[in-house]
Amino acid sequence: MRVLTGPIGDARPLGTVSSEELAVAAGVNSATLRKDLSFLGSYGIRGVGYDVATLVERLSCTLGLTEHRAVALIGLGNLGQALAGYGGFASRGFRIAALIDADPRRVGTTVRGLRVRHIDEFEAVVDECRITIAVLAVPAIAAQRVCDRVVACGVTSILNFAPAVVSVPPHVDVRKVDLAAELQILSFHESRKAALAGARR
Amino acid sequence: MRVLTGPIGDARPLGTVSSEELAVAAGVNSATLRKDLSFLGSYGIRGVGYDVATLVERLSCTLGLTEHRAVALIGLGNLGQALAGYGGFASRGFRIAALIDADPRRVGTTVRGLRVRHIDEFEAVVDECRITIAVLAVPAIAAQRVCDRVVACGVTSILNFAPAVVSVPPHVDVRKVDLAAELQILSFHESRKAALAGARR
DNA sequence: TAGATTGTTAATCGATTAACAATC
DNA sequence: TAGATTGTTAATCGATTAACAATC
Repeated sequence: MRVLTGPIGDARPLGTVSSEELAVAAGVNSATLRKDLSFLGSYGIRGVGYDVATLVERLSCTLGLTEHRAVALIGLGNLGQALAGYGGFASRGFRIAALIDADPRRVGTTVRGLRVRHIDEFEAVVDECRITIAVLAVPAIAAQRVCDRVVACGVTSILNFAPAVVSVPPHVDVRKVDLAAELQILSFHESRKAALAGARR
Repeated sequence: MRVLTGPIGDARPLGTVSSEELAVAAGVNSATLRKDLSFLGSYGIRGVGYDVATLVERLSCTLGLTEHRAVALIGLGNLGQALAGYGGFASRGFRIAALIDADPRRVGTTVRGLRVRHIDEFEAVVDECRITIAVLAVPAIAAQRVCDRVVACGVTSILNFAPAVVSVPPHVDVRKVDLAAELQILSFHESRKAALAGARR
């Protein structure tokens, strides 16, 4: 029995691993896991399991982890600074290639080795750095305006951290990250715990 | 026809609204919406729609928005500072009641009107401020250690922003927010766009 | 009343999983 | 070969939605 520590993506090449082992580690059913892996093609070996190296290679490819996408981070307030330093990006194939802000006091400063550039230069930055994804960490009030400029520069994937809903043309993908939503889910469970405790009393 | 702007929760009391209108605004099927609302009980009026004021009241109650939960924010680096200033919390019934850090240089400073207190005081803070939820915005390396202390102080709901998986006893709820996960989903769509463009060429 | 809209049933759809033939 | 494990089928489960009786 091999022991997997940490997320599946971190698994070291230890030979092979069975769907059952992966399923236990991931907390899912082994049939589901096999079905999901079969999406990549038949890379498992019956009676043996999956070759870890092959699996990592195939998964990385399919998930686009081998491409190292260039991301532009727009807005360098506290949230932007936090995202610039967030550990989870590089390991998943994202490279923060450009930092953008509208505040002249921030433009020209250096954050984590990158010079902050003005939003007016964004079109040039997109070309230069081959930006495919923009991350919005701007104030809610500025979100739509900045989003429009981003779309105008041909970027078609946007991750929106601003607490505002933005509208975009149909060919553009926007994902909104709502930092309060998770808290709300927790709170809902907490209410139920309280109700349960009340019922027992 | 009434026009709803922004998320449903922000709807101003304009009299009544139909399930169809709400469904269009929320981008879901009207039958689904009616079924979900019926979970609250029968508060709609046949042939008329839903009274907006009643609906807001019932929803707020059920989602725990009327309770104004006291949240402790632990870790005041960039991410912590960003969360402290995040607009989405208050409107959803969360009050950041305490700020906690381990760095003596941060302890005692004031952030958004709250004095930052040392993690060693956490047990007292929980009692004093009636904390029910802890938000972890600490470095990955410290996450498990801090989490253990939080659990030891009797907090049973934790929102983890640290890029690390923490383990807790079964009676504790942890939700992990992975800021890179959303980016990865976008990236996956982006890969498919590129593949599609390639196929057309 | 006639028109509109809810609340709910029954049908549909998709996702999950147990089971097992294929095969290493 | 015998044991193990995959890949996939068929069954199950749950969620979504169309349809409509109830009723304002």
